[in-house]
Amino acid sequence: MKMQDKIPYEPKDIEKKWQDVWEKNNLYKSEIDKTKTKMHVLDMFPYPSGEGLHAGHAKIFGASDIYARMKRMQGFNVLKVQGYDAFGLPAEQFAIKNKVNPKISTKKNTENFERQMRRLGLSYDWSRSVNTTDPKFYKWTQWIFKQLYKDGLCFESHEPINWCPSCKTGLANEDLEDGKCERCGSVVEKKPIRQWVIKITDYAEKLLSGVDNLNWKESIKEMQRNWIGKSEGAEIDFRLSTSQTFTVFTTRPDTLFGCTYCVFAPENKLVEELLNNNLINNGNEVKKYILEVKDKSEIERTSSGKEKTGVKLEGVFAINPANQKEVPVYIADYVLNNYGTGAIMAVPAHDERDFEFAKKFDIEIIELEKFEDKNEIVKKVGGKMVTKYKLRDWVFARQRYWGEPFPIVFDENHNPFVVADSELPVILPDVESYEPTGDGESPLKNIQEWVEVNGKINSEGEFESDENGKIFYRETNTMPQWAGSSWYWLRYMDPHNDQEMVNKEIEKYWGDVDIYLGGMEHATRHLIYGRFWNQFLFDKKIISTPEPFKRLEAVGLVLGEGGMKMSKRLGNVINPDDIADIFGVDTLRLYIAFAGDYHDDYTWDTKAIVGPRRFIERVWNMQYKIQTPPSLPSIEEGNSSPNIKLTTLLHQTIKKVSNDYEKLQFNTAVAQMMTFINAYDKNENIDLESYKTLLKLLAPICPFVTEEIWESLTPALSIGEGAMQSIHQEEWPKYDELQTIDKVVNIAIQINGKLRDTFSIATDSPDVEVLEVAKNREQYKKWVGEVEPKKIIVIKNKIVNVVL
RNA sequence: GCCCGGGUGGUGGAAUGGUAGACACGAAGGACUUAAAAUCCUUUGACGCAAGUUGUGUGGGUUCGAGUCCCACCCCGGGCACCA
Repeated sequence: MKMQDKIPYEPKDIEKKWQDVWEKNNLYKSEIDKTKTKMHVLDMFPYPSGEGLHAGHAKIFGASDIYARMKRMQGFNVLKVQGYDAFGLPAEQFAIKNKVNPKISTKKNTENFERQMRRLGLSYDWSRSVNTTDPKFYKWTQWIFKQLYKDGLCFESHEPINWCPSCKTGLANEDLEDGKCERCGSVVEKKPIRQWVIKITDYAEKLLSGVDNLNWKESIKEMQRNWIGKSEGAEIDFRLSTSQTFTVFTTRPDTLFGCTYCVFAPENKLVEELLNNNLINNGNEVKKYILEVKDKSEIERTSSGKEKTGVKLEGVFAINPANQKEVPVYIADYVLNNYGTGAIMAVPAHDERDFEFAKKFDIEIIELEKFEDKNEIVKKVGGKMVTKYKLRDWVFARQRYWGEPFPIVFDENHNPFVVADSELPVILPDVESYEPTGDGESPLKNIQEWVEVNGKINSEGEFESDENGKIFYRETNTMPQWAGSSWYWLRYMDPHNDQEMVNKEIEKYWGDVDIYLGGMEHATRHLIYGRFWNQFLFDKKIISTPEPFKRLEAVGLVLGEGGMKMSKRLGNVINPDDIADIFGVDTLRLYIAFAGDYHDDYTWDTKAIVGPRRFIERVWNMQYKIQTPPSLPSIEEGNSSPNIKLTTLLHQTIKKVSNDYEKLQFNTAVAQMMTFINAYDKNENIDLESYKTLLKLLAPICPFVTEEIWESLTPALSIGEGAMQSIHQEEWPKYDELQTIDKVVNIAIQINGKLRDTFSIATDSPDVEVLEVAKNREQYKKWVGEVEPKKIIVIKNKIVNVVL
């Protein structure tokens, strides 16, 4: 090719062109194909915020896109869909502030997100996209809740929420500052509100044992185990001097003889009973303490570094069932009512927190010389061995507008009934005002024509509408944002099915998620809830695998320039559109891939983007150095031939890039391609096959520019009507292990562990030969001299260490 | 506080217990140019003219050899159940 034929690299034209061509050719549409192995690549779906996509999204979605593109080229049938987790607080608060129906702002935001993601060349099958706020989707969220309900896994309960008495609204923990309302500064109370609770604890054991078989990072598995928090212990009954009994939970029944006091959680029902019956001499002091504790957070209460607080219940003793000894009874905030039994036997000599407490309150400390046999002592005092979990039941209700309505109605006596399938979806109605009612109920409560519904209970015991039936009242709580995100990926498999949440045969083909990418902040809750629903659906034989996510990859944050978390307030949010405008999408994708390990946080640095851009331009310009016909390196040219070195480097590069992509270590894969180019580009001519290999390796990260060059290399094959030959449909390069081995290696000489010299020698030379060469080196003679070494260690292809 | 991560040049970051700093950004010098940009070449952890010394948060330890393993500590990030 002549110089004047060179076309400069113009990302804007290229990127628009290929985005359209790919979409017209349905390049990323997924269909069941039983001749291929399926590969479900899943991103944690975004909440479509008004700010649009930020750099963190580009990092997560980019990672899975690179992975999915490689997998397609490797012959897998990839399912890759994106959806929107669009219920939730920000849309609602926007609605309250601007009096706009969240449907409208959500639609706008969603469209913007999709435009941005298309522009980034993310290879989603958009025909399968879902939105949790779409009645066609939440019909099935409600349906799953119904199955849980019918299985007895849901119950009503009055659970405390943070209540701001002056704003007259419930607050999220996030909205608190030092126990005060972030907005108005009032002291926040705990107010019990009627809620729906799902018995996730019934699945504690399954959730725990399921962790073992997951191909997840050990640290995240450990976080899941700790969240579930299984502990084996005993429940032992104690009698009070006032004749009531209570049960303590202890993991150390063997220390029962060391128990010198007992502690109740301040909220414990028995304390209330004792107070009501005036059995506590210092009742006022106790009441005062209970009030103080009411507004403390759990973190505050259980922090072991903090000074212990509590109040002795004067006039009340507990009797240790092991030795009938009377011990004092306290209430203290370090005992939680929702863990164990809300009461403990305290053994200060053998428990750190009990020890701190006992020291402060001057309670007897009995050091035990021998421990009892756990089972025997429990049997002797009439207790029983039990298993407890830290995992708590799931408060599954919000007193807000923008969430899925429950498929539940009540009769006039507040007896709940689940609605019949024909009633689904229960549509979220439009309201005048999005503010919660002044008594903490959802705004739905005020829509009489929605709440009141005439109907009857059918033979299944389910509610059916009937104009002539009696009045029922709809549940006005809505579901938390967790609901839709606990099963959305299943819907990707069969998104338009209006008969089932997912067809069994279809679900069987796509099966579990092969790789799930998302933020570390979801390592416990989202993943526990998702696993729970999935296990439940498996038990109901609705789906075919018990665990939803075969492999999980936690992707680190992108921090703003200056190393702070990106936030609107700090003004350091990076919008991918802006970067794409200046440098092009391929450069943006390459920059993000190259900036650091995907699993770690990294700091955005706009200045550093020129590096990736320069790299792409070098690749671009290399197409004008292609030599025809290609010259293949010949073996006869020997070890020192630059062609042999390049061939080795080519095979090393295919190997490293393939392995690194598989592990999502894109930064080192890119570094390897840069190394390859640095060596290759020194030559006057480039051989076509090696260049095409490089383009294929780069294609998952830079889909546009590689496609453009590919087209110019193989013009006859491209853009045919409906039958384009895209680089993204090419076969992934293969390498030959033997060809990856360097012919020559560098050996380091260490004298007493210090590096003194290096030399090169044929790979796999025998130790004696290596040593012989080493001994004749100047540096060796200089540092060793005539001294007889104590020991010489030779590590093949690496090092010679001489110990003097 | 508890659980899970992390700490390496001016910067982002590489390193199956075996030559610390790959790759890139930045910087300095040079080539090309009337000039600038772009591009190319050279240098670039620190100290030192050099030989060399020193260096992966801190202090100990194991080892022929430690960024990597062990112990103690300091600092930073994520999670702690109504942000999701």
